Amino acid sequence: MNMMVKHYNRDNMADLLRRHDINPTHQRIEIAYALFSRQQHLSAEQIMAAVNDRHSETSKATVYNTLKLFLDKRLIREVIVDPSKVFYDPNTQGHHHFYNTASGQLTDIDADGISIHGLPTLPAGVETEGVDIIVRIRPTA
Amino acid sequence: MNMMVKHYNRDNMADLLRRHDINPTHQRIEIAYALFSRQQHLSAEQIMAAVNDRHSETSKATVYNTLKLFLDKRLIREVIVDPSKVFYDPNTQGHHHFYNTASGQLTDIDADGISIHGLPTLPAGVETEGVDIIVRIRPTA
DNA sequence: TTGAGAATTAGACACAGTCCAAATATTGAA
DNA sequence: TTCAATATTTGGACTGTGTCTAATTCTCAA
Repeated sequence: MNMMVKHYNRDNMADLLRRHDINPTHQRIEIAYALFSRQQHLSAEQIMAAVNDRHSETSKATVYNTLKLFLDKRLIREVIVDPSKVFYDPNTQGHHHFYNTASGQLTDIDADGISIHGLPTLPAGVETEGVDIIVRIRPTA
Repeated sequence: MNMMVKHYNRDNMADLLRRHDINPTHQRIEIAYALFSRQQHLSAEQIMAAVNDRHSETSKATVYNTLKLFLDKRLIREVIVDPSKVFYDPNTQGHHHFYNTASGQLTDIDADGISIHGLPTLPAGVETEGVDIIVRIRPTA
C-alpha cells in the first residue's frame, strides 16, 4: 500500500515523474495530475477533456505520446476490458476489476487476499508482466 | 468438456446453430464453421477473410451482425486483450489466456485445476457472466 | 546567446466497427 | 402456388480511437 502520498498536487507530480525517469514538462504534469488526483480509470478522451478543461493546452498527440511514455515507465497501467477504448489506471498496485458489461462500469477489486492456484508454468523465455482478473458481471436476468 | 463433437462440418454447424436458437442461414453457417473448425481465436477481419476465401460471399456488416448474434446466444465468447481489436473464441468452456504483449500471441490456459480464492461478493442485482484471467507475459528482459 | 536535442503540435491518415436504407431471401397463410 | 409479411443481407457512408509526420517550440548547457 502506498501510504506515503495522501494528497496529490502538481508539485509532487513533478517529483513522481522524476522518480520514474520522466522529464516533468507542463503537459506531463497535467496529465499525471488528472489521473492521480482522481484515482480513477480514465480513457484518453476523458484525460484530454480533463486537461483542456479551461483552455485548450494539450494536443491529442501529446496525450497519446505521454500515456505511452507513462506506461513504458510503469507509472500507470492499461486496463483493456472495453472493446472500444483503453482505460488508463494510476493504480499500479496489484488489483483486479469488476466490469459491468451492460453499463461499462469498471470497479476495483483489491488484490489483497486474492490468490490463484494451478496456473501452469510459463513458456520459456518469457516473464510475467502481470496477472489480470476480470470478473464480468451483468444485471440479473 | 464437450466430447460429443469431434469433427465440425457445415451440417452439424446448422444443428449447433438451431440448438442455440439461431436460424441457420448460409452466411451464419460459414461464419460458425470458420470459428469452430479452426478452434482458434479469430478477429472479425480474419473471419471475413476466411469466409470470403474463394469468392466474396459475405459482407462486413453481416460478419459483425452475426458475431454479435452469436455472442448474444452464447455460442461464442469475446476475448478482449488487444487494444486494437476483439478476438472471437469458439470455446465457451471455462478457460483463460496467456497474452504475449510483445507479439500479440494469445494462448489458452485450461481452467481445469485453476481456482481463485478471496474474490469479494458481487454487488446486488448483478450476476457473474464470467471470470477471465489474463496472464500478460513478455520476453525476458 | 546559441544551437542541438527533446517535446509538442495540427492535421492528415488508418482502420475497426456502426449505421442505414435498399435489396434479397424466407416463411407461412390462403 | 401466390402473396405479403418478416427476417436477413448488403454496399457504402460514417464514427471514433488511435497513429504518423513534418514543422514548430521549448529547454538547457556551453
